[in-house]
Amino acid sequence: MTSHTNHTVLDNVFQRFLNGPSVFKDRDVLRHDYVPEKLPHREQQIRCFGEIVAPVLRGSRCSNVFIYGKTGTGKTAVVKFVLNTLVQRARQFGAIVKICYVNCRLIGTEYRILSNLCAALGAKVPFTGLAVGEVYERFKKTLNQRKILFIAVLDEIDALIHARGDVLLYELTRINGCLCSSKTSIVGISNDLRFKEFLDPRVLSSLSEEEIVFRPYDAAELRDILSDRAWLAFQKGALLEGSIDLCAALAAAEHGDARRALDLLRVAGEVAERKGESLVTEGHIRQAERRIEHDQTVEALKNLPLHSKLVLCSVYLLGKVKISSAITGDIYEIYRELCDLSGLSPLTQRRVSSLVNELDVIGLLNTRVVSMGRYGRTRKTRLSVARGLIREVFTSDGRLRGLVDHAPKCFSTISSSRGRRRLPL
DNA sequence: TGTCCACTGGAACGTACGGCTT
DNA sequence: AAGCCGTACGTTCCAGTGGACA
Repeated sequence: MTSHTNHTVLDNVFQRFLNGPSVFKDRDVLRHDYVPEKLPHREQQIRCFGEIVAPVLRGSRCSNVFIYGKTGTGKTAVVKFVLNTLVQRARQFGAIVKICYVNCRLIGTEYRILSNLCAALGAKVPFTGLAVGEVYERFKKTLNQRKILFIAVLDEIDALIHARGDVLLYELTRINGCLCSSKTSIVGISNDLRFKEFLDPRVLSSLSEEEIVFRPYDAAELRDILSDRAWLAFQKGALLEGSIDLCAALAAAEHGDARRALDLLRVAGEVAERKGESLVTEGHIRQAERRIEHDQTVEALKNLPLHSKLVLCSVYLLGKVKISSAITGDIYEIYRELCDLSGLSPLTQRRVSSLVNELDVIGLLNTRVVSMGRYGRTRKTRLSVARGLIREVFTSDGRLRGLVDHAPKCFSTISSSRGRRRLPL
């Protein structure tokens, strides 16, 4: 296709978009980062969190708070809403309040979290190169040079434990002892209820001076949330009666996740818009549900590191010969063959075993450790995603295109060995 | 009841890399 | 430029495991 026709196609798309009916008034209202003016069914949590942070207005340090609740239960929205208001009010009272919001899962490491905290105070810290202790010292020094009330919001704080960040938490909960003019408080947010079990008891006691629990929304509550947002997001009459109910019901079935509900509504609107329709129906919601699922999986597959893709491809190939749940040894044999074909040096079996585990965690594989008696202990692995989807994504990847149709030589060994040294799968 | 298999999974360590401090 | 640091990704080693089997 020439560049001229490419432009024509694109111009047609843009023209259709601009001329066609728009179901949206403001689609950004349905995005995750939007903090609404009104948070239905969270009045109690807002009041509770507000009471905890209120001492800041009088220049005192507020208690550390620990907030639990599953994904999409409004934790982050409530925290941002309350703290934004607090900063505004504090200004009127002459108190200097600084807030630093950090998502520990996205930021990832102790070092980067500290450098983010420093950045919030205006202290420059290099992207890498310093010892964590040094960054911590700079953070303390900057706080000591000023007289401010600092609130560090550590969202998805459970990720910090897995990244050995409990040392950082310990330091942060003790920092006020080393400060003379400024004061800090910590707001920890977690959607892992078992998080406390892994925490150092000293950290736990000071981190959870106060606790707030966010229970999941039920379908009726989700309906209210969606109605409010839909009113802002959609044109009048663009949403068929019943669409909101369906979104709410679908999201309520998935542990009352409001984010999921908002996603469904937004994508359904987009589906309708692309079809040039001016009414969002239940059919669009169903399509949105399928599309979200499809897109998430495709995205996950595309972004895998090369060796994880090869491991996944090996499980896919084993499925071809009706071996629905493969054992690690077989996966490794095929994986080695694929490496050979691709001109790569294979990783060790230990490493491949970890990759299989990682693929299980992100939901692309389904594994189960089983003991086959005197035939050893291993892990049975099967695909968690549609084979067609794997094929679709891998054939569009230059390095894997030839591999999805490969017929591994070791299939014969695997099937013959099954009777000899391994139990039937 | 002890043996043995085919691993699992923890821990320690190695290597490469980017980037800061001295 | 050398030395140091954190991070990412990997290897090596090895104790532990659960249940079939002799």
